[in-house]
Amino acid sequence: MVEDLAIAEVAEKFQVTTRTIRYYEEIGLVHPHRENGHRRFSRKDITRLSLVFRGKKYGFQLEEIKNMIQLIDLDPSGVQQLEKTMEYGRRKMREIDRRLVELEQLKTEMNSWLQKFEEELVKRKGEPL
Amino acid sequence: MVEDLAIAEVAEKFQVTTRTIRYYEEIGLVHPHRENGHRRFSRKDITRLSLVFRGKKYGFQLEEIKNMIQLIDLDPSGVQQLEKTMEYGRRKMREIDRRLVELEQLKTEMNSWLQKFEEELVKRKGEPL
DNA sequence: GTTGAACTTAACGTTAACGTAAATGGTATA
DNA sequence: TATACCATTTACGTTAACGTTAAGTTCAAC
Repeated sequence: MVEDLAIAEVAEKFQVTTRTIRYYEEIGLVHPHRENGHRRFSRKDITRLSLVFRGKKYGFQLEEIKNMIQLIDLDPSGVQQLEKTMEYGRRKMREIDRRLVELEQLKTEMNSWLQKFEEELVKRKGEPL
Repeated sequence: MVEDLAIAEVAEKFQVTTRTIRYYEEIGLVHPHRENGHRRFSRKDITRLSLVFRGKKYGFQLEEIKNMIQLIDLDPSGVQQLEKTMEYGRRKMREIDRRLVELEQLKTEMNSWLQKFEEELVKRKGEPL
């Protein structure tokens, strides 16, 4: 396909090096096909990579991301499989919730530091040398 | 001081190995004093370590944490120093805000996946084999 | 058809944050 | 004081996620 992308274009698109993309293939995150030995990335491949990079941004490890992606790939043929899939999803959700709470705590804490510093600053500016 | 803690106690307290604590001293995150060559951790040391572990929980790197801790240590003697300190603090805050936004996006996204799966599940359960 | 950029695989190097092992010394208790 | 346990430093090992050659192949342009 002429609309498929070469590795350099993919790297450019996601603002990473080609090495990163090759590595992602190495560990099975994408499976671009070859044309005369050169990798070509279809629209589907690009979508997968988007998911990978989004996952990374959220601080998940590649191995985790691999699992999550497989969930999406899965056309879960049975109800049982589907329920396992959902259970995993729910666990992830809880994890995200925990992270959110912790980050909010950190924010509060840093805010109070900043305020203390601010007060210090005002005090000192008011004082003569 | 008799109320100071030995390394094993500190490790126990924070649920890590003694190696971790020694490492943190190695890279300058704490400076316990010695008694007959053995490390002893004062209350201040413990407080510092608390900050370190909290930082870790929030996903910061030790090097970052080192910087942040130094901000707290600093009794910023001049207004200039104080302003630099605050500027750093504000940058950190913005970073945290960004992380919060991203995490919330992820949450939304995962929620919609989960819902899709849920619908699938209901549909299949309604159908006969 | 030759050059030069972009591609390939293979393999070794790097950083963070510890794990683990060896050799040695201090401490508590019977 | 002998035993057992805890501590010390030194130093090499480990994992993740790439970086960095090296040596060769293919494409695009002239």
